[in-house]
Amino acid sequence: MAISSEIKMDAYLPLRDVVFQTLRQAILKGDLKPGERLMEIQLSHKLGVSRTPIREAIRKLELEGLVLMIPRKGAEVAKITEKTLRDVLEIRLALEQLAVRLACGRMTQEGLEVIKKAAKQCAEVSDTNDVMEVARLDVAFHDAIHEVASNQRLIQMLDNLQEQVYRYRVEYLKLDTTHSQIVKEHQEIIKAIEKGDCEWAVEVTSLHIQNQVQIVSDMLREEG
Amino acid sequence: MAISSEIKMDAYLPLRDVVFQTLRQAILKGDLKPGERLMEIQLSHKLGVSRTPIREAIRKLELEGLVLMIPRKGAEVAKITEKTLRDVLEIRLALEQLAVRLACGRMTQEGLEVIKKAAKQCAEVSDTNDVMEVARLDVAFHDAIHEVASNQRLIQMLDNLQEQVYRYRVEYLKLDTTHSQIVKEHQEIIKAIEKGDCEWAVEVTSLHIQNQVQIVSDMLREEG
DNA sequence: ACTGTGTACCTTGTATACACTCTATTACCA
DNA sequence: TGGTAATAGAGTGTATACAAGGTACACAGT
Repeated sequence: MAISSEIKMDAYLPLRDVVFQTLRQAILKGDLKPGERLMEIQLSHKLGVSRTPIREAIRKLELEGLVLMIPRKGAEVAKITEKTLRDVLEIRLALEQLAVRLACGRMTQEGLEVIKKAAKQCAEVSDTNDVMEVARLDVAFHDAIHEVASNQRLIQMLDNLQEQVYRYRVEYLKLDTTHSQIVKEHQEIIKAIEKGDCEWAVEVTSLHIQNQVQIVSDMLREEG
Repeated sequence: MAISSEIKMDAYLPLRDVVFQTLRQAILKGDLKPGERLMEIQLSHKLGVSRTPIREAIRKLELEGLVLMIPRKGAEVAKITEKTLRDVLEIRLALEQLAVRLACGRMTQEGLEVIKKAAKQCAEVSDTNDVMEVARLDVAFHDAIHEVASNQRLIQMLDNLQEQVYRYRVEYLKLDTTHSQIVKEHQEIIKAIEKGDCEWAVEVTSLHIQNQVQIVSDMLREEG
């Protein structure tokens, strides 16, 4: 026990990073609503730190596009319109295609094993109603592919784009028709990769993402 | 005159943004060398501001991947390896393809005019030795295409990727063989767009970028 | 009643002070 | 002479103080 706490001591995180992740999650999960103002003093009281880490966290959120800075007024949570979401998904589609294409070309035996294992785990929970877990394991499947693509920058960008649509992704998975669909698509992507048929894998991935675009767009239209 | 200075008063920029852009340019142009430490007090004296704006600028550079944070040690300029540059260019290729494809589908009469004008301006200076100007106008040509693509997020990401390879791009353009090549490629892209031949335009753009990848890679190998 | 102006407060923008960690150098001991 | 410990210095991490601008509300004048 003493050891584990010592290990934890090593895992040092500056307050700004804690604040950054906290605010980020709060925005992506919808706890902080679009248009809501982020006031530094208020946040500093809420999180029990001073303004300095808050401000530094906001600078990062600003660059990430999650908050909008208004000069001498401060930060507010960026509003997500259908247009901005379509923009994000257009980019995500292109980059997921790239990832699959790269992964095909750079596939290894171990990489394939990891991907298969991820698909299997996802399939196992797909018939339960644990939507969050399905979402997590679907992400893990794609992460496994990204890993094989071996492009660190691409991984970072896809992570970012992924989280931008996080809120809607969970809603999307609540439609029970989609679970078996996802499992089927995973299988097909694996088959394509095993055959070394890059373009087929890209094609399946494209359909996978475009389904999401369609459903998320519909949801946004209902909302707004 | 009184009016123009009033207008300038409106263009208010927080010090953190001035510092951010200054440091960014310094890194991209190579004035701050990879591995070099960024010490806050030193920078604050040099730029005549306090540590606060410096720190906030560094937070943004950190998220952009231009500096590497070492806990309790501070920031240092990120090292660019051949691998990281190839990674960036892989992504840039995919996104430029996306931009051209979108632009094709969303082309307007005015958009086409702007693109043609940009190409013409670039062609006019291509036979001079003003490399910086050629670079600037080539960027303007691509920006015009991006604009028609009408994806704000994509524009932001391409800007970012563009600047990551800024240093090498200028070097690349110093090879005099490339100037006429660039002009020819611009013409061909315009022709493809006018015919509405998306895939041709994408193809030409791909070659355009892949040329750069090759040459920049060679340069890096010579360096390292 | 409506509009314009002034004032007070709230919030950001910037500077600085304080605490803590890590490192390097020096001195002392084996 | 080599190694270790202590100390000083430099730099980041965090908090707070101070300055300046913007906004909202109230009051007065038309």
